[in-house]
Amino acid sequence: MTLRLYDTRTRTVRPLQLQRPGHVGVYVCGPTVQATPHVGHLRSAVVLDVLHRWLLATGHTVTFVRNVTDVDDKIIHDAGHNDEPFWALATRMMNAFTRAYDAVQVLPPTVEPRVTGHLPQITALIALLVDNGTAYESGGDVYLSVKAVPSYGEISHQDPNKLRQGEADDTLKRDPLDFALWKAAKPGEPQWPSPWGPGRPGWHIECSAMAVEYLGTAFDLHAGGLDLVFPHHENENAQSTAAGHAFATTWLHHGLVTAKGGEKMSKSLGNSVLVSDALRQVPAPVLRYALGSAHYRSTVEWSDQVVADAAAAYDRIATFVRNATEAVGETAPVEQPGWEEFAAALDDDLGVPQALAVLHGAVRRGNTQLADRELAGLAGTLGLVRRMLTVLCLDPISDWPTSGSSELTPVVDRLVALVVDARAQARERKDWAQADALRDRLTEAGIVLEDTADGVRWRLA
RNA sequence: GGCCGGGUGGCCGAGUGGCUUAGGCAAGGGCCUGCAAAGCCCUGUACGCGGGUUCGAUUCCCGCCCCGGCCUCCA
Repeated sequence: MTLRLYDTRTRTVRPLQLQRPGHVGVYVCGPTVQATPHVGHLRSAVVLDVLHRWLLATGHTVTFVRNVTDVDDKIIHDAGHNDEPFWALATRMMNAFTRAYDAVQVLPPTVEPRVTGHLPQITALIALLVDNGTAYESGGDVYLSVKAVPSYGEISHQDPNKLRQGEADDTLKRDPLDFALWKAAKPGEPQWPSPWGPGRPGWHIECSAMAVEYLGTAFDLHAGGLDLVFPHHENENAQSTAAGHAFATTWLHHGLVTAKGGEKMSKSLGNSVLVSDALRQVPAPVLRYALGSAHYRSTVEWSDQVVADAAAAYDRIATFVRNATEAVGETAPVEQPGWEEFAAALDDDLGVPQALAVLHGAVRRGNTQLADRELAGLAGTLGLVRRMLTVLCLDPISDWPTSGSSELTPVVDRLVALVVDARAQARERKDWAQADALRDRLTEAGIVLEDTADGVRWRLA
């Protein structure tokens, strides 16, 4: 069984085709580092992280490229507003994105190229397009001639002639469809030298140049949000095609996050929930579960209900892992019967929801084994569950070890034991009022007691 | 206006031409428990509306309604 993915260009789910067997080259359109990340950005990262981890889990080596757009109109504008250099703002925001990714354990990309570090590659690509006649210089700008690319529209399935034209304020274009590869410098703006005079790259050309720099002219997978299909990916493809590059074999797009009104979450709509705020509301693994548990192509609505459901589901899983580990000791993740079903779900266009159904089935089985004291079977189930959780980066033990204060654990353990002993004495003389009062005091302190066949277990609420 | 996606039980969310019709949450019942907690079992019988194709459609086709995305920056 090999991984099959939905390809936007052909609109089909088909086996992932690779340039080199065993190796996957992935290019992801990362953020424009203009503002702090919201949960929509994080959904993108989480969804593609599951893809990344699944490719690794199935034995591939992966070159995972996620670019950073660190110069563009908005960054320049906002920086000017703050009276700071554009690169200071860009760096600050890039760091905020990195912190957000780290918070939910997104694997770092193999390389994280920035536009400002690739001007030579970008200008070289533009020069190639000018030389072969598909692009033209006009007043210090350079534009791609869309009509020179017959395949234009093949990614987004748009008919160029039916596109609603925006404000035709740019008289430098030969055709309204043409788009800028290079923008002549305006006074006071960041600029780099080029054969067409000082300026800076257009938005789309950077990705074409950086993808080729790190993955070659033909590579396996190009991914990004659904909102990038047009014009960004269409234009990227057009430029690269015009340059004679095969470019990406498969184009993958994930769904967006909506805010309360059902509208797409975005900074410009003013309905963003910042990652930093979300993390104050929910634990990081729950945030990861909430953003990653729906199918990657579906829309996720960000609501209290969704968050609460994610918390309940994750807690159920985490509780099982914790209880089972207490019963049979720490068990290494291992693939065993049940794994195939999980793998088949992920191979089918990253069917995370079905995979989670398999996972929950295993958890239920494990809980039964735990109750029946079938410890040998339980150990196996625990290993399987943890193996599945590892792919999703949701394993409470290896991915989300209880944070900090480990040196306090033995101390708390003894203090709790003190109360548990007192409660046990109360229970022995059937003084339920006293027993419950002691338990209530612990509950107030955030400690939950559970009476089991093996004695009393405690945990933090 | 053009292109695209979606409307599934109380909620979220998969999926399928008919079969024991995912999974989670919530609800009700039961088991376990002194009571809880955790867990297990059972129950709920859903597919926007109207046509059509079919022995049979939630699943295919057509029309309609509604929601959302893109056509401007956007994960």
